[in-house]
Amino acid sequence: MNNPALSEQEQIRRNSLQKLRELGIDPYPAAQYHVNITASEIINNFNDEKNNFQDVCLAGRMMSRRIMGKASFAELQDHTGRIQIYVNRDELCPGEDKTMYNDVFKKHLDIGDIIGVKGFVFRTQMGEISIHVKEMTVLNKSLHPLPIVKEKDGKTYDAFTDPEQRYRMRYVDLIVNPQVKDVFVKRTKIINTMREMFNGYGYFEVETPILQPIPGGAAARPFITHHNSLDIPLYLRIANELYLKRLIVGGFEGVYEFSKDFRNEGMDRTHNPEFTVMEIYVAYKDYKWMMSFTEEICERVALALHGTTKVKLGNNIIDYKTPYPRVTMYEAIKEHTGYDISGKTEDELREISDKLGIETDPTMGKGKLIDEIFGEKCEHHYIQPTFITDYPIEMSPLTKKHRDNPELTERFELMVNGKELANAYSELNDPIDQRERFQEQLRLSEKGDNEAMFIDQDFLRALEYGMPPTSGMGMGIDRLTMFMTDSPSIQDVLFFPQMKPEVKKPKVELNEDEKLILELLKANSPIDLNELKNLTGLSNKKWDKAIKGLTGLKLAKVEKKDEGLVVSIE
RNA sequence: CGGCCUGUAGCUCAGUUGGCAGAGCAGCUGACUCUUAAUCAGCGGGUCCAGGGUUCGAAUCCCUGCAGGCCGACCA
Repeated sequence: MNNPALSEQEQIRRNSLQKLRELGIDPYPAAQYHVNITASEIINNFNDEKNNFQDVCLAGRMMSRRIMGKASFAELQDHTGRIQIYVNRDELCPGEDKTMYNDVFKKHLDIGDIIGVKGFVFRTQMGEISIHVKEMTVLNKSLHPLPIVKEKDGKTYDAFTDPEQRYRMRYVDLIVNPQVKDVFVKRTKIINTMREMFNGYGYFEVETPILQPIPGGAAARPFITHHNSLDIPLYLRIANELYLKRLIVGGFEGVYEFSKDFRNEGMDRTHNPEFTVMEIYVAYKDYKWMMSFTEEICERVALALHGTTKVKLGNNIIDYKTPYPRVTMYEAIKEHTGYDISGKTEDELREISDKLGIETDPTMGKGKLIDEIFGEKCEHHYIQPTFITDYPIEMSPLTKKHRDNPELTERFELMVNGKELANAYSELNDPIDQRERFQEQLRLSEKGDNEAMFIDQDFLRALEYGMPPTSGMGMGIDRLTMFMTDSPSIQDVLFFPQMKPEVKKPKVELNEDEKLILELLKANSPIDLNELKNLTGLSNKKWDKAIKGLTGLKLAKVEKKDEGLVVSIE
């Protein structure tokens, strides 16, 4: 039953599994286990006077165990938290047969196993609320040892911290690092809060295609795939915008979607190839209305999560209390660079960029230059929630022209902690203008801008049927979650962040050197060690590696005898 | 893509000028009927990321590769 691929501890657990079976205990029972309480319900509501919870049944994973002869303590962790259990030999086994305690509990169960207990709640002499166990059921035998994280006086010992292992084995991370679960609970709460708010407004949650023939709605490099029976390329969506606007054309007044989008670009602390975005489109509204709506989302989410609008983020406290300042992009650039860029030509903007020490290249148009100046010199200043409004027309091909200035568009981005959190427009609904803007994108593309948008003819046709004045907004849910949970990395708010493939360790196999030695050994066993070494003609290092490999696999044996070191086949 | 750092027991980490591979927790054996990082006694556990080189001898020095982290570049 020995398997050399298993560690000692894994082997011991498999042996325990076998022992349980021999005792007639199914380590993986099929029957439902009827739980009537959770750990947190007991911890929060146990009352010494009332002496309540006298008949509880709880299941969970054993996270620690302290055995003291005939009595033991252990901690069970369920989905709500941890509670201590007290296991007394003669209570668990009232008769003569003490197997359940002496063998099953003490010997064949391990930290990480899932068990169910029945008993009553009491408070120990040390003051800890605990379950006095009368009956115990094995629900799952764990074969892989869990990292043991211990805590005392708020200090954590032996924490499971290696980021790679945490992300690759999130299940382990979730088991041993309870604060991780909290982030994901908050993530879901964020989405639920938003969904409730939108539904309260009467807006309609929809689903639109992930596989798209033309990836539109944003400037980004897409993933490409292929549909076999249609024999056409399809792209994974980079945004939902164009489909949601088609639905506004179709007559919905407000539509929203929480969607996975995909961008075939770099991965880092803030970017994952697949990420979650909420996009919402509301008819008969403009971007000013959308600013108020966006503020309301942020404030509601902060309150739902923290009970306050003030949220810690790194070294800052972000206050999501409405209203947020509204600053035009030109004002922002003027404030942080001293340059007034209104009415400037492309050449003048390039000159300003040079003076500001910003690198430019000839493919950059006016919009891109302004974007670059803002990104380099302004963006990071906006720590508290701030709306940056009125973006240049060149960088906003889906946005309606500004009602007061045709060089600008009715667009805002919500900046928090120096980063973009949301992006919104008064949506462009003039089909002729839209076609010209797409064609401008095409020109940029020919000039070398590989982010410029494709032309979606069907979307243009939809606009020609007529879309009411509409405001739309997109918000990065991963980023919002990072902000709201004080997580420095996107990997901390995704259950399964994208990782490089795990490399399988090569199987234990004889290499050429080892095979050579074995052949020689078969012909001359036993043989003097130095003689064998000379026969192989291997370097010292290679010899050493190979012979150690063989002895490690118990294929050869080195013995010290009177005449010197002797090698033989084992 | 570039710079810096890391890779040693199931987990967290030491490892001196190159000289038998270490600790705590976890595990195993035993003691212990209210402990809580339980305690006490004893024991086992390693492809030192991989490959190559220098050397009598490498976890340690050199080269190459792999994986990861941080920072930057590119990129929303």
